[in-house]
Amino acid sequence: MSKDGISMSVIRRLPRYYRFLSELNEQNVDRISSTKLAEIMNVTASQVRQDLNCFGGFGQQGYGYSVSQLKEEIKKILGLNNNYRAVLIGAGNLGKAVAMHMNFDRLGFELIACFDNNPAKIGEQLNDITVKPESELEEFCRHNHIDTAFLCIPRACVEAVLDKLYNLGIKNYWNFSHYDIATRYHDTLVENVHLSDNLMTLCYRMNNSKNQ
Amino acid sequence: MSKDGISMSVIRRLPRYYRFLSELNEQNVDRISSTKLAEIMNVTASQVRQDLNCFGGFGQQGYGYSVSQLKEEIKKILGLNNNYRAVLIGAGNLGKAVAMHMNFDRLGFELIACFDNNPAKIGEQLNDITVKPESELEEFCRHNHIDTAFLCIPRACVEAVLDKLYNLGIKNYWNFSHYDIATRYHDTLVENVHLSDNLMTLCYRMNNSKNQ
DNA sequence: TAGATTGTTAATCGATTAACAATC
DNA sequence: TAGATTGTTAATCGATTAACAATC
Repeated sequence: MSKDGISMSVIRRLPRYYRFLSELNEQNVDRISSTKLAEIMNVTASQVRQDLNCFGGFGQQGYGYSVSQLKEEIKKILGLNNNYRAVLIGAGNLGKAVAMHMNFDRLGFELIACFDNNPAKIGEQLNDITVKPESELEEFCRHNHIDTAFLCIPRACVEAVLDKLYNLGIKNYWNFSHYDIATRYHDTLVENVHLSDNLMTLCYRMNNSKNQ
Repeated sequence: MSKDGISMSVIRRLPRYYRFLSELNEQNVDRISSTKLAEIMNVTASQVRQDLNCFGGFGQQGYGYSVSQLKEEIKKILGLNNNYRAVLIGAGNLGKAVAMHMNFDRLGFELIACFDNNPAKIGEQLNDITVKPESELEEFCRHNHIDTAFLCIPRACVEAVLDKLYNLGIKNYWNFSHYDIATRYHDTLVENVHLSDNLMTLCYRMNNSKNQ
C-alpha cells in the first residue's frame, strides 16, 4: 500500500541510490548536491532530483542533500527495515551461494529455513540454518509465518513446489528458474533472476561491438 | 559492428523471445502468429512485430512466423553460435553455481578455466575444468586467447584482478559484484548481475503490495 | 478469391532532460 | 545579501501501442 504510481524505472533505480549513498556515508561525506551525486552515479542531475521527488522533498535549496538522512529515507522507502521471513528451496550451489553470501537482514529479509529433496543435502549447515527435507516443507510453513520463498531449483521442479507454497498462502517469490510463476498464479509478486538471459545479452553486445 | 541503433529495451527482450520460441519448437509447433506469441508471452502483438522487424521481415502475411526459422534467426542475432572463450574468477558457491549449471555452449560461450586465490579450492573439479591458483591467471591468459571474464568474487577483490585482466586485453565482463567496472575502464562492455538490488526491489514491492 | 496476418506508419504514452523560479 | 541548489514545470526524446494498407 502507501505510495503508488511510482514507475518501475524509478523503483529499480532506488537500490542503486541506496548503495551509493551508503558508501558516501561510510566515507563520512555528510552532504551532496544532485549534480555531484549524478556525476558519481553517471546519470543526470535532473533524473536524481526527479527520482527523489517522487517520494518527497529531501533536499534543501542552496545546500543539497544530507547523505545520512537521504540514505535513511531511501532505506525506509525500500522497506529495508522489514524482516520478511523467507524459506529457501534448493540447497545446490546456487541455493548455497544465496544462503551464505547475501546479507538478508540489510535487505529487509530473514532466511529462516532451507529445504531440498536430495537426501545427500539434508542436515548440511548453511550459516545458521540446517537443510531440511522437502517433505517437511508444508508442515513447517503451517507452523511458521512465511512471507516469501526463494526458488533455487531447476525449472522442472518448480511447479510441484510452487503449488504447495501458493496453497500455503505464499505469494511473493524470488525466482531463479525460468518457470513462469505469474502465468500460473496471477496474484503473485515475482522477482525473476534470469542469469542465462543476462549472459545472452552479453553475447549479443560482444557480437555487435568492436572490442575484438 | 553490424546492426546498430537497436535499443537496449529491444535487446533485453530477445533472450525471452528465444526461450519461448525454443519451447514452442520443442513442442513441435511449426508456425505462430504475432498475436498468439504475444498472448503466450504476455506482451502486445504490436511489440512482437516491431521488435522482430528491427532485424528483418521474418514473417509472412496471412501466415505468421515459422517457429523453427524464427528461433534460428534470433539465435543468430544474439550471436549464440559464437564460442567466446571465458575464464571464471572465483570458485566459491556462486562461481560453482555458474560453472556447473549454465549451459555455456547454448549461450555463445565456452568456459575454459577457473581461478581462485583460496588454496583450499585449488584442484577442485567443476564439471570438466579444474580450479587453478590465481597466481597462474596472467600466464594462462597470455597463452590462451580469452574473450571475457566472469567475476564471482567479493567486491573488495575485484580491482586487483580487473587491472590484470584489463591489461591482458580482456574488455568484456560478466560481473556479479558491486564493483563498478565501467567507471574504472570506460572502454569495457559489462553485464552486471546485482542480486541484492533485485532483492531490494522485491522488498519494495512486497512493502507496497496488499499480498499481506 | 476471401481471410489472415504481416510490415510499417502514425498516434499515444511515458520517461528523461532542460530550464528556471523559489528559497535556503 | 549573493550564491548555490533545490523542487517543479515545460520541452524533448524514445518506446509502446494502434491502425491499416500490402500481400501471402
